[in-house]
Amino acid sequence: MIDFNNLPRVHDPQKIEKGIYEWWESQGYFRPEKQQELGLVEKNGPRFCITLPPPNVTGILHLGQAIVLTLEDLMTRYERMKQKETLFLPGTDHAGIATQNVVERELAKKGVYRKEIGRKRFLEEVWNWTNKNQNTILSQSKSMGASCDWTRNRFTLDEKYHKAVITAFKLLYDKGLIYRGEYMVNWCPGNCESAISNLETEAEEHESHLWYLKYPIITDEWKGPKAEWASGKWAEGATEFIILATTRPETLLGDTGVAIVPKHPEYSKYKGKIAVLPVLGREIPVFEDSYVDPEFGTGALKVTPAHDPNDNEIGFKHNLEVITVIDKTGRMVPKYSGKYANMDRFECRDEIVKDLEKEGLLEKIEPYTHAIVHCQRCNSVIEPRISTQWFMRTRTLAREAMDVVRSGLTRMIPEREERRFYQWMENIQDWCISRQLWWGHQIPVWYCSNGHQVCEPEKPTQCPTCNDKNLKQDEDVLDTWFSSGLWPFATLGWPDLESEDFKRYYPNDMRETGYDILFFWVAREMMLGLELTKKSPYQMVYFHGIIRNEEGKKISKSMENIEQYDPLNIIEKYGADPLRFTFIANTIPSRDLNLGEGLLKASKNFCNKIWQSTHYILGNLDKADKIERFTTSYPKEKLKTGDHWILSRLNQMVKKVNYYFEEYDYLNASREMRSFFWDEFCDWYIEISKIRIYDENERDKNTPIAILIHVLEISLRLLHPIIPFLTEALWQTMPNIIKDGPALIVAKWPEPNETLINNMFDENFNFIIKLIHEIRRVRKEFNVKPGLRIPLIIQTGDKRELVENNASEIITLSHIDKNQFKLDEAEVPKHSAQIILQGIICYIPLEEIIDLKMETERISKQLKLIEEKIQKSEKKLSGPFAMRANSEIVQIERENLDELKERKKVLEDQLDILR
RNA sequence: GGGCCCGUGGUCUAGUGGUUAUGACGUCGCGCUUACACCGCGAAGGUCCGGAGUUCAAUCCUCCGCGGGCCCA
Repeated sequence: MIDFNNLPRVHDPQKIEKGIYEWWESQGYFRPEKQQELGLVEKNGPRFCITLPPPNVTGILHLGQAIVLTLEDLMTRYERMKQKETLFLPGTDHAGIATQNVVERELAKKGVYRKEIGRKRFLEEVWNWTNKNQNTILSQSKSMGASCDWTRNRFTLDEKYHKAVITAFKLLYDKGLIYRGEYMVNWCPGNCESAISNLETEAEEHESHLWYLKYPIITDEWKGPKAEWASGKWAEGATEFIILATTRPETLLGDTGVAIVPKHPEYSKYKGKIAVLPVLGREIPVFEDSYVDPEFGTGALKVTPAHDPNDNEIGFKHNLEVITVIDKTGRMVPKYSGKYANMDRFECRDEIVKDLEKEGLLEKIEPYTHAIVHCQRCNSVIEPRISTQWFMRTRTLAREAMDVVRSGLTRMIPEREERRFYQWMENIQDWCISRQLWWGHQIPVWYCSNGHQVCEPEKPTQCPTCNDKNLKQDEDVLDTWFSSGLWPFATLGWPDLESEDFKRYYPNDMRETGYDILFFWVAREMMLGLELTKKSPYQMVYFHGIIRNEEGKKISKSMENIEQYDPLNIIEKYGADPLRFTFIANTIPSRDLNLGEGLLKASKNFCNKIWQSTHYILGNLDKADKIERFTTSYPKEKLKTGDHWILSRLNQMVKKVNYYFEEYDYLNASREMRSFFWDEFCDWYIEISKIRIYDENERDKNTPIAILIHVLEISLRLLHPIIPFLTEALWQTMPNIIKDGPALIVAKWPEPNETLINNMFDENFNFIIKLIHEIRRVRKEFNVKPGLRIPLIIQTGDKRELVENNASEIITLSHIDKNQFKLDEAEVPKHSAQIILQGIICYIPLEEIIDLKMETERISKQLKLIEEKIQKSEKKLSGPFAMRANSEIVQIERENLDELKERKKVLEDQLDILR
């Protein structure tokens, strides 16, 4: 457990993060029940629920999950601090194909093969493997700081979840939304040997060939082949041919027709004739169909209804026979393939081409590049195949899902994802939900010996139709996305509608995930959620982008230096807080992030800046008589210009951050906090606070210390959702008087105090800042030694009081000799560098250093710039702009011009003095 | 083939129909000033991809083109 009284001197994530996480967890802060217990939330008051997209049990934590955890934990912590009863529910996914593949590969290393050991033993192996690995990723998730309620952790294959899955199946089955049938699906004949969704395939461009084949036509002279195939005489005597181009010659074995373009100049005469298919000599019809592209090949098309989706449609239209010639492992079916029986489809291709050539039936071969569809999992070439599968009717479900988005019941961020969603939903096809795998939810359908089927959650004792007692369960399992599609409610106790969690936390408030799984998951969750619970599963969907490497390349396992992108390694090197800050400060929804070391370093530096500044503040608490808590009733007369300024700026920042959080604009929220904290609080307020704190004659040290600690405490609260570890660590070390509650994680989210926001305060101190800045610049331009205290004379105009009140700030921060700091002198030294700022003029008399010529040049340069601007502005005002533009904008432009002219005059006067 | 996104200092990046275009990293000076060299102070650096149009006004809107990426067929 962490010792908050002995924190390291510099920000050292390794030393604090783990301990703090364990402390939070042991205190129960991640549980909504704890919020009730601490009296932080009302019973049945507002709540916030987000369910973590369950990572696969196969993997280890990767950057994709790291950003998920960061964003969702940020949302959770924010809502928790907003005093909503908050549940961030974690879990893991069994990931059917992926896990089965991984385990198969592992077993193969030991010489053990799935098919040899059988389903039962194989599943035991997968369970062992899963149990061993399941908690790894969850414990890794903890290192990101995710404040999930681990007591509600779920797995998509655990008993309760399984009940939800089969109940969902039965409800949809009974309603007729699920059906079984023989259709063409994407089939992976490789390792998977299963149907897969088209979303699980990838099209890749490949250089291949276009083979031009000649199919002989039966004529009066030629009634068909008389010789054996591959004898060289098969087509002897044939006189008429149709030439057609194909990318897959081996599929000709399954051809059952030849389609030609309507009104084909050469081939229409064959319309209605019979072509003879090479190899087995099957007779197939020639017909016209407008589907045939006249631009492609010869305008004739071989039709293979069993192995091509388009051919399948044409075949259906023309009532063609459907002949499957490639089996589930990608080999040629003996019955239809003659001498090529049992050959692999690609081997068959080579052989068949050779033989076609031998028979004179190969017209030509052209090089051709086209897209070939591969299996995402095992990279095998997908074989479209007809098989018996389970499908879900999606048309009406999709319409309902679109309706809730259209009506705004569920909103997507960024909005453009809604368009992508509609586009996909409008063209949705029935979803093939069965997989020929062993790892997953086995379909709850039983078949009797007489072929009747019955869907029941538990195995029925007999067939309800024929009372047959010999029932066998369907061997297939459900697509993983079918079960994860139930995630927002199955995790909360559904189908038990009376379950406390379901009643309390459904619908969820947020689905946060990568834009790349909009179709895979979000679309399905919405369809299933609406159908099964009659409610959209969440009201908001936030999409993040993909994390890429610094060159913008997608990070993949096969990459070199992959360990560089392992979140655990990044956490070890930089810390979880800096990694989280990097994500938040550099990503906007649905835009990819190129993650480089530079961004991580910058975040780490910011974290250390917070650490160091806190160290300064807490290290000086003993200078105060007593630690006071700053409130609006703090005596105003004790506040100096800078105090007013930082309080005003703080509250403006709080206001903006609140706005950005409500808008889910975390990038701007984090940048706002960073620039306030570093550029205003550290660079200016802390610096001026030192004047009072280190001055032995200063009587009121309590005020600057009260303000320092107030600004720090509010900043830590605001930063907590982004960088939870170090903010909690530092907050714990702050004096109790300024804290409410036992921990930052359950502290109240800051709201802006409007009464402290004041433009005049901003302008006043901004003037001082600008003045100091100008003096520093002049010093640099004239190469004044950094340590040298220099004289300064100010003609204060209407700002005498302001300058007087901030004399020590000006003197200290711009290294002025306080004995030579003079206001409103009648006579000004001629050999001076000059600063003109908002009606005041500063003279820096530096006899030895100031070069008259140099200073003249410097002012002339400024003058020239001003003159250019005046010209531009005058031109603008004399043109149509003045007539047509909005009067307010014209007015601003006029004022701008007046100011420029005034400045010009002052500069000219200065030049006169120098001459 | 259809659709979507992107092109902004050297690099990455925010953003907007109207003052001087955001920030980070990097670069160049100077500096160990009692929180911090994981720092401070100062500076340089941009044809907002090209072209045409709309407009009083375009980096922003429209169209065309070029380049990069993604999705769907």
